[in-house]
Amino acid sequence: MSTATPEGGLHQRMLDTLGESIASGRLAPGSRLTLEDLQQEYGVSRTVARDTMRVLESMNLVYSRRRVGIVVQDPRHWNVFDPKLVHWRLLSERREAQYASLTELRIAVEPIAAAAAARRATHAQRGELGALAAELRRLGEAGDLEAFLAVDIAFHRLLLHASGNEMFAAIDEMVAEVLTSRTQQGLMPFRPEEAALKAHEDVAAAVSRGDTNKAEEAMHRVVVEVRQAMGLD
Amino acid sequence: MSTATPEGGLHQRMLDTLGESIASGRLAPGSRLTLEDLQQEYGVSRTVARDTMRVLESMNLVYSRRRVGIVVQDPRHWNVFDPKLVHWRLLSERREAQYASLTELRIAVEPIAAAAAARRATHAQRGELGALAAELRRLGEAGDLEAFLAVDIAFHRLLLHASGNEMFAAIDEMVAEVLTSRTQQGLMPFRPEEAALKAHEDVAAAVSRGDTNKAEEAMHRVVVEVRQAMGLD
DNA sequence: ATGTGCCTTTGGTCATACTTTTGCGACGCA
DNA sequence: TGCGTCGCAAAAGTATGACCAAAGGCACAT
Repeated sequence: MSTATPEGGLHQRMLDTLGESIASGRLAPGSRLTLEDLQQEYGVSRTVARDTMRVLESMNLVYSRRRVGIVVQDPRHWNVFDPKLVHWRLLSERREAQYASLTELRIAVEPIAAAAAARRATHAQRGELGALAAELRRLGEAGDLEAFLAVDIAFHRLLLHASGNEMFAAIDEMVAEVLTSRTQQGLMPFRPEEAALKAHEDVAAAVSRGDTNKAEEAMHRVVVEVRQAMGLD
Repeated sequence: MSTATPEGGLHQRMLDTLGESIASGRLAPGSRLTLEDLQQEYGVSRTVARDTMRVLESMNLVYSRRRVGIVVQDPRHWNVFDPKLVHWRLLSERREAQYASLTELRIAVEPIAAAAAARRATHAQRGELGALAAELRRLGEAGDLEAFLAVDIAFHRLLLHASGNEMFAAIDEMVAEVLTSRTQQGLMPFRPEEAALKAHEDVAAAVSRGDTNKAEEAMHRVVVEVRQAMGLD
């Protein structure tokens, strides 16, 4: 992804390049940079170099100290929930580790989000969820994987938002990336399994009638299927 | 609060003040600022004002456009997992909403983290977890709430790290803040309940012998107790 | 070997100037 | 009167150069 984003300001380009380098491990923890070096390497002014480092610092990817320079932080300090960092990690060779973490996060969050949605979703959201589940079955049985993916993403995204918990809603982009990658890497069966279609329908039905326990249980069935498909067991 | 952190760089102070204003809603979404205004108001140079805005922009608390200025974003775009934002929200009047979200997140994550720890914790971590559980019982029965809190935090923090999932580990500070506030606001019983002590011990024991199901179930007992104590049911 | 103090490196902050984008109003045309 | 076009000015984006403050490291003295 060397010439990935020719558009965007200088600051944005530099941030993406550097962020990706750090996220991928090409710039190892403990590596030291100086503003001077960065100005030269990226051909930008001190202003832009500083802005970039400030953002990276706020994500805890680096810290800066006088007389030392800018130092790449140990990964255990990174703000691993920052969508930018998640994106960079998914671009790197360590993609699999990021997928594994995200999948485990989904397994934790989505069932509870389903229960929350059963409690708090609006009338419109409950209806829409049912419609998406029905559409999933139609597309699944037709074997249209691409359209299936789009609706699957819409289903999970809607559920996370309907949970009424803004922290659950905030992981929607990450879930979408996981689902997309699973399809693209051919980890989906040629036709979605009957059990998966049924589970999605059960979630929608349980949310619709406000049955928190059943919603949680059904969503649990959805995500454990994912865990198995990704070989995390 | 207002004069909370006299130390720290100019940038840091300005960031905290502004971030708190936005997080609390005192600066409503759609509000427009300019670098010029901010320089004057905080008595800082353009450099510092820009650095601050860049960080707020990277958290999606604001966006900036030429000829318009810096605009406060709608809350639905905020990076609600950024520890800085979580902290600011906990300082605001809307504290309760943040606690509710965090508690629900704990309910989702901690049982799965316990199961993961049962699979992946090191020998040392398993031992330490058991020691902390025993210490919890001792302090709980002695009624020393303050020491109990410290060990409780250590217990949950260790478990999240032992899960081997860096995203789970990353919420440790937030969990610590929730636990602390619960004690400070007198939401803890004078003496921790027997069931809670037992549940912690069961978690440690299950993790120790690698029993993922039992670890998950026991941690579930721990967190539903929390949900009830915070009146979320 | 140890402590102590200067010296130089490097980020932190400030001031200023120029560039680029763009909202909006003024003006003209139909 | 309504609509489109052009241009101005406001505000962020970028660049430059200067000075301040901290702090690592070395030399020197003890």
